[in-house]
Amino acid sequence: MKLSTKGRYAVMAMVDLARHAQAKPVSLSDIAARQEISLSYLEQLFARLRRAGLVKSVRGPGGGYRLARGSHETRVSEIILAVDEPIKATRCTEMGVAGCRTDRSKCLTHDLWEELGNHIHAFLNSVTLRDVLERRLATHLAEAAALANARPPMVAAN
Amino acid sequence: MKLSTKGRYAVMAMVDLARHAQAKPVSLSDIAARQEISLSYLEQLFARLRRAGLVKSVRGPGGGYRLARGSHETRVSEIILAVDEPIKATRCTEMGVAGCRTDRSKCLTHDLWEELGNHIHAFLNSVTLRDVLERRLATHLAEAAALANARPPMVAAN
DNA sequence: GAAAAACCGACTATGTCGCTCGGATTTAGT
DNA sequence: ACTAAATCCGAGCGACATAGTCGGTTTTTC
Repeated sequence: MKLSTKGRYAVMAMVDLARHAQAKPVSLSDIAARQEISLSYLEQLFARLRRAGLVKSVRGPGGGYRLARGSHETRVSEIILAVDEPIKATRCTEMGVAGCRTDRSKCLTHDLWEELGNHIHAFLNSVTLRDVLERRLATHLAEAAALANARPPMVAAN
Repeated sequence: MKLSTKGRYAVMAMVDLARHAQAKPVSLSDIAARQEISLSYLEQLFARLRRAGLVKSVRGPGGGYRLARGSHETRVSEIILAVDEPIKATRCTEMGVAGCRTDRSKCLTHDLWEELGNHIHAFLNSVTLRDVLERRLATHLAEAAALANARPPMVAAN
């Protein structure tokens, strides 16, 4: 799961789209103006979102985009996976699982990254567009706080 | 909290260092050979780790690096924060907190990213080098699984 | 004095990001 | 039928981070 501003822009745009969903589709120029993102860049992002089946387009004047599913059925993880390049191959995946398993001393951190990836994906998969719109993040906040306190000394984390 | 291969390399090297800690310090050429990372690149990473106070150096032949603290007192989050550039400024931080707070429609996703950042940091801060060495990630695994199942339909996540 | 190591700084190749530009296609309104 | 609004599409570009390389210097042990 890659995390870049690209994914962030896509989520911002999708939240905007969900927020302004009416009978008429929402045009990218409206989103561009509201979110201060370049129109051409948005076009590129929405091309990917459309190919991923997250939005549907309506061409011609008065056209624009609509969510393919309801805002409570569209998960943030899907948006990010749709726009970001597939995750840069780690040394592990280059060597294949076999290479990682056979020589464990070279890849002691494998489990750690896998765990972190699962963690991030689980978090983003648990949040829908509707959650973001309605700011329903309290439960996640509580969970994160609990985790942070699991081991005491929160050493100088800058 | 930025996540790149740079941080991964640093953690790999630090785990290797912790694993091979003896009376004598560990030389970077040994780590470079074992982990298949370029020596010069390792030097750059360890310069930062030293400045961050995570390792101590011994110069001259037979020299090398030692952990500044014990492996159970060195957290993965510290390593990553030491080597990665400060996180790329988001639009939010550019505008300052005020800009984000005053016009909320532009920044509906602010809480989401903040939450995610907390989440990642909390996870990496809960793991020490010793945990990685001894593969003590079971508890984290359980937590991640619980989160993933919090909301039912794990939609096509590629 | 030789050699092993940490230190240091400059340079480079590659790739991604965020974006621009110039179009083409489709379609609603007149 | 014409115009304009919108999606679609591909090429290219400047800036930046990554993952190095290279060539040295300093320190210290033998």
